[in-house]
Amino acid sequence: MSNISDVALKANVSIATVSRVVNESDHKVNPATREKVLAAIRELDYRPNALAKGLLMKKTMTIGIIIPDISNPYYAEIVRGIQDTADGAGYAVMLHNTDRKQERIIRYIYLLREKSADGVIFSGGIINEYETLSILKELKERVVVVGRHAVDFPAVMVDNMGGATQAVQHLIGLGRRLIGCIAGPEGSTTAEDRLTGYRNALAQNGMAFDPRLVRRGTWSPESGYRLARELLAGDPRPTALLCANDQMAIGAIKAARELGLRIPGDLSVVGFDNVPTGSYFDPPLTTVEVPMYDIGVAAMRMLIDLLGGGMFEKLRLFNTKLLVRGSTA
Amino acid sequence: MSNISDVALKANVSIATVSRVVNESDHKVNPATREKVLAAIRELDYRPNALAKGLLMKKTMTIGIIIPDISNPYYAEIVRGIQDTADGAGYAVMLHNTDRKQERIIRYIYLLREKSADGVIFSGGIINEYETLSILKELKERVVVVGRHAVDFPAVMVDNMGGATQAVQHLIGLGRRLIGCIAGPEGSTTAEDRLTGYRNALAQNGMAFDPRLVRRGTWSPESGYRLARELLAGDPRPTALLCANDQMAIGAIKAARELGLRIPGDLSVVGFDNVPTGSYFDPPLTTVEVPMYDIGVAAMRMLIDLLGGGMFEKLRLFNTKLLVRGSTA
DNA sequence: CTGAAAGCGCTTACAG
DNA sequence: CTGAAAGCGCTTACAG
Repeated sequence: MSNISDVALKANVSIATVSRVVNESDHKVNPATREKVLAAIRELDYRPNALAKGLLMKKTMTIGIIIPDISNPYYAEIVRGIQDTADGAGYAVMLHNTDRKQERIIRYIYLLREKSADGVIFSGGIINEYETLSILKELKERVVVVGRHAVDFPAVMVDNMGGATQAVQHLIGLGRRLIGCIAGPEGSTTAEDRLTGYRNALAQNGMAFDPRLVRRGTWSPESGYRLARELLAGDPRPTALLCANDQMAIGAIKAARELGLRIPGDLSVVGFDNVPTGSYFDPPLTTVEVPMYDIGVAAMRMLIDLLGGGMFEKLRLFNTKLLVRGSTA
Repeated sequence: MSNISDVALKANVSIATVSRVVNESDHKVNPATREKVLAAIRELDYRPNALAKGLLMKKTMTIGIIIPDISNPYYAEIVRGIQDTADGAGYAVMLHNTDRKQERIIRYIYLLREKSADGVIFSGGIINEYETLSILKELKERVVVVGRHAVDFPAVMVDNMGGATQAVQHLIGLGRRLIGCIAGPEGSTTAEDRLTGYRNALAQNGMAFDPRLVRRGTWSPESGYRLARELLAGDPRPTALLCANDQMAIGAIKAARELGLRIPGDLSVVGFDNVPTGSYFDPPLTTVEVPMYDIGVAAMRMLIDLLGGGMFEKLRLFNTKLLVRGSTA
């Protein structure tokens, strides 16, 4: 791998001149000289070393993403949106999975700082411990969060409450009265907001909130399956279910099927997110669409604006949309 | 952000000494001096700059992954395996999606070289053009490929042929005679191998290969749906279907359902890969399990060994396993 | 238009 | 045990 000195030597110029033609600098370079340099670059297949450049310029054109788990389709979709946008703007992306472990969140933030990432997008998991907060603060002006967090960073958020309310309204409109909820885990603001939306819809319709109809899962299909079995074996037995994400809804439907319940007749089920395979289920899953890809795009755009130092949105709120399909009636 | 000189100043030592304590070097450092340095590091919250270190040491502890699309659960699972292993060994990961575009493959390889990635794992997509090959060669001794490629790199492969043969044997054992195939796209070695396995099984059982029973999809559920409709409207109409991946199988099942066909009675369907949600379908999807996560782990281990300069496996072959569930009978 | 030189933040062979 | 100095590969203000 040749470096800038090799090129300078071969073209019989200084490294300053090579740098100027490589970077298409404003500084004038004689066309003939430029040609010599270009020829040398081609011959040597020279590429500038990004580490050296980054060290000097304090800009690496690299950003970090911190998420719970890339094998979760929800985050995979967001990441794809981020990456396409990053790529279009010349940024490369480092990816880190935390499994929502505080210790790993902290470790990755430090790592990203060591590697001089220009910025960080943080999604999923909770920023609550003092250390996490204080580290993140050092990256101030370089962080965008996705979701509702108790920190003062530019954020891309989703109207989870509104979406959940709308979903329950839909169920009520269908004549369902015993509406259960498989909520997300304690501590997740997304889970809390969706649960609040569920409660609000009940309240708006003068229906009592019954804790016996509510369980908290872990977002996984397994948890949806297990909790639906509990709920459907309980008294009162719900005739409709709002699940806080599609994965749990898929698990719940399996549980209902095993108990001989027909979907949507005996049990109507609504999911949340609209993961790609939802429409391929039997019956196709009614769900609250969250535009994951667009959220990723928006987060990256926000970060780019932020790093650019100019104006930037401090908050971008995405609305959700109820997609009525076969699993409710 | 403080640097090594700040620490040296505060601790009243040279930067050489700071470097020695930071790196826990073998070079002796007086315990009292060490304490002073450690205290200064703590006070300043000093972290070494990885760019400077990488530039000097020619080792960045960063690797690159090049895949078609992270929102495809198949690759998401592989990536998770790679990342967990990389993380355990202190490597960070840069991720790039190519959508199988040759131009992007080339671009990312160059980019990874510029950023001085220590190594690259390449999966999905095709390395065939001259330019791609010649660039990759520069990274020789630093690349591991996943899948069968016409290049001489250490590789992690899957017994796709064997898996497909086994799946078709299963179908034949069930008494099915008109076995169709929704294969993967032209040019993908994975697609070719799975198709070959299908043909082999037919041949072994003295059954003729009938091109009217075969279509080529794009791996997407949509393509599976569309091609299944074609196949099921054709003559002869297949009574069983081998789909080259689960996504297409899911699409095919939807098509069959819409045509009023019962699964598995009227049409038995086998997928490939065993993506996480397959067992939640109705009926649960019979499929050929590919251990994606373990493949990622193996690829990263191989790369670590390769970079370590010692011995390393040149080829690791993973066997597949038929998972018989409800979609075949 | 061109180049010598300083400096980004590190590590390590060398001298003491 | 400690430190001065060279050097990794770049960019850019400065002088000419």
